[in-house]
Formats: sequence, C-alpha cells, structure tokens
Amino acid sequence: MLDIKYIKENPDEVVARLAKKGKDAAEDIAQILKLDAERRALISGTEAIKAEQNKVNKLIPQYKKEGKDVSEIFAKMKEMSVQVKADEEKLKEVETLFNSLMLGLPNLPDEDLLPGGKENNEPLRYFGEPKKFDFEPKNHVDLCTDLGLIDYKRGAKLSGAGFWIYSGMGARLEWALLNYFIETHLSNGFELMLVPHMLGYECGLTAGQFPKFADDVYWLETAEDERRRFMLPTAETALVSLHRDEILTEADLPKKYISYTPCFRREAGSYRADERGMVRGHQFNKVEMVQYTLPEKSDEAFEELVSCAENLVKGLGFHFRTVKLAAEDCSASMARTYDIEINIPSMDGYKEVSSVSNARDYQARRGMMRVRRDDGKIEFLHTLNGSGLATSRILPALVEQNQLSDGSVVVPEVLRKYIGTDIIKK
RNA sequence: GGAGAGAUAUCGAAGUGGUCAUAACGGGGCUGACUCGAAAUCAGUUUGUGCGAAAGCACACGAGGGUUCGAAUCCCUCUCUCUCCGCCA
Repeated sequence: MLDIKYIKENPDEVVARLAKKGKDAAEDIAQILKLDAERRALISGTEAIKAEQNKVNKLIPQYKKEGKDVSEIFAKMKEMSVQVKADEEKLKEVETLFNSLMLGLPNLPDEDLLPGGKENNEPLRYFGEPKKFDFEPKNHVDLCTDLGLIDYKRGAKLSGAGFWIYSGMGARLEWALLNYFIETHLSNGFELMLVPHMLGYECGLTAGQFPKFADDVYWLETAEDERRRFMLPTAETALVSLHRDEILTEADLPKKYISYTPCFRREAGSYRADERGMVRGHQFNKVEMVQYTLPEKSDEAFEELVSCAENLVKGLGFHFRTVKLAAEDCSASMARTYDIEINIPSMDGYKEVSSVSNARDYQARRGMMRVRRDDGKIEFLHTLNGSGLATSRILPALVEQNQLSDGSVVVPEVLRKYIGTDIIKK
C-alpha cells in the first residue's frame, strides 16, 4: 500500500511512476484523492458531534443526582446519536471504496528502473561460460526419465498434469539441493522457520497478492463456518506476515528468515510448450529468504540477498546472469527486483531461478509492521524477499549442464556429501 | 467430535449500564534521589491509531454487529487460548 499523504502531495509523480509499471493510475488517483477529502470531512464532522456527546453525557449522572429533569438532554442526545450513525454509515461506504482502490495500487518502482517490460530488462553481470558439448546433449526430461530421477507418468497418475514425482537418485538430489541451500543460509545468519502451508486470507493481503491475484492460488474447500485457507504460492506469503501488527524495536532488526516449503500455484493458462518437464508445475520446492529491515538499511539488505542467491548458484558451478528487471516486469508489490537466470541448454535463453525484491514499506503498510526507533518514534519497516533457491529450475539445469556423452550426470562438488556419490549413472 | 472456562496496557489482574480507561492493585522497564557501586527504599515515568498547521479532539477492553440517550459491562455472530472426555500420527 502506498502512503496517502505522499499521494496527496505528489499526485502527478505517483501517476508518472506507476505508468512506468504499465499501470494507468490517473483515474484511480483522482478518485482516491476525492474519496480521501470526503473521508476526512466526514471524520472531523463526526468527531465534533462525538465530542459534544461526551460532554453532555458527563452531565447526566450529575443531573440525576440533583433530581433535575433529563428528558430534554435525552432528546438532544438521541438526535446526535442518529446523526452520528448516519455519518458513520456513509463513512464506512467511502472508506470501503477508498481502501479497495488503495489496495489495488501497485508499489512505486524505484527511480532508476527502466520503464516497460521484459524487453528492457538489463543484464548486470554474467558468471561463467555457457556449457559447450562435443556431443548432442539430451534435454532434462529425457535425462531424468532415463536415469529414473523423475517419474512424470506416475506423477500425472496421482495428481494430473503439472505434477511429478522425484524418485530414486532424483529425490536424493532434490533433497541434497535443499540441504545445501539451507546450510548455506544458516551459516549466513538466517533463521530457519518451518511455517504452515495453509494460510489465512490476511497473509495474501499483506504480501500484496490479494485481492488482485486471489484466483491464482489453491483455495481449500471449507465448511460454511470455517476459516478460508489457501495453499501458499511461496513461503514469502507466510514469512512476510510473521510480524504483522507488531512493533519491533530497532535492536530486533534486521530479521533474517529462511523457510523451505513446497509452493502451490494454479498457473492457469500460463503453460507454454517450451516449458516441458518440471519448469512450470503446480507444486515445486523452494527455499525462500525474507528480511525485515530499518528503512535506511533495505538497499544494503537487497544487495546481501542478491549475493546470497548468486553464491548458491556459483557454488553449484553454473553459468548464470543477474538481471535488473524493468519496472513493468517487477511484481506489483515490489519497488525493485533482480532475477538470477541460468542457462538450460535445451531451452532458448535463460530461466529464472531466483528473484530478489525490495518491497520497501509497501507490505509493511498493508500489514502494519513497524519499528520503534531508539528515540521512540514509530515508523514502517521495510521487507525484502528472495528465492534462495527454487529447485524446479535448478535440477533441469544441473542434469543438462552436467551430462556426459553416455547419459550420466556429474554431481556438483557441494552436493556430494549429501548423496555419497560423484556421478549419477543408469 | 462432546462438555466447560476465558480474552482488559509490557506481564498478572480489578472493574458486571453513566460519576472507573492511561485504566484500581501488584509486577516489569526506564529516569532520578540515596550509595564508592549494587541491593533495598523513595519519587517520577511507561499504549496504539485516526483527524488536525497547532492547541487539541476522537477511537480502541480479542473482532464484527445489535440493544440503549449512554456498553468493558446486556444480546448475537465470528476468531483465538485453556481445561476435561473421545479419537489419533
């Protein structure tokens, strides 16, 4: 959520910056400003009556004690109470509309981002060289099937398209990756949290996924009188609500969390022919990093998260690049995002394995997450998140980049201690 | 699944229709006094949100509704916590 005071003072700038994100917000902003004026007029009007009510109210016990007639006062009070009720109803209407417009506004992109979409994404740095093969490399679907790493058929049997089973060495490899990620993060001072995989609506709202993208997640069927819950699409949705409605102290920050969870996404209509195998499924495994920081420390934390993600990929020995996303390619909640993309030889170009973002105070405002400064002042803190990492793109890249001419796959050094072998053969 | 109890500030807790919400009483924290220092003691201080240029005003007793001139207090719905019974990895 954006700051209404900021919008009020800089409406044109807000519209211009949102335009960079591909959002024409001129009408919404105009409407918001109108509703805000209405809202404040109603508030001060109602409060004046309430103050009068309170004053009169104090007289009643006194009058009664003295045996005076209170019927006149009662009549006056009734009148005021009717007025207040009417005003409050109106206010509620205005605020409902105001809030829904405010919640619909995306975050402001940072000033230095290029406008527009993917075409304006800017690669910042490359690591390593693309893999060259002196034989015809196989794609990861064939490799994984041949080596018995992934059982696509039985995955589909169990749950349908978009699901697969990690089997045999594939499951070992997947688990090894997760172990490698988690151990690395722990050594970098992150705290591991194992969170619920079913979440309440407020979590999605705070993270910024709701109300707009509420249809992109799986909702659990619940009884009429039961709280509605959805399967989390990323651990960020849980981790970013950890401190909802809390006031942390300056000494509490930064909070550095990681969590491993499966991620559940409907991915309705987004399935593409070139995304075979496990590149885009309804369930995938991911370790997520989240930081809560002081506002002035979030840029530093952002760089830290990017390098944490980069180091994980480096550790696996992969060629990758880090890309600064153009404004429109950043998700709605985020002020800036860098993607780490690796090369999957059978696919054109690069695929995202990590996305690191700074939400600044956007999520903090939605979830009332604040920090009490040492001088006693209270302000919104900043939240950041990044994948560290999602395995569903790493494993295809791993088997494709590390394949040998006989179809076996070399296990990266860092994973060997978890698997107990340096090569996966038929 | 059945039965019951509860939710008030930083913690425990009082308040059962108005004069009792910064909120009794007790503890904790902070500041000061006493002290070489500490403990003990004494004094002071210690919620958040909204509106407002400010003074200030309003709101909040788990959440949302209702009754009433007036609700922490009465009524309804929901959320959460605890206890007992049943079931159970």
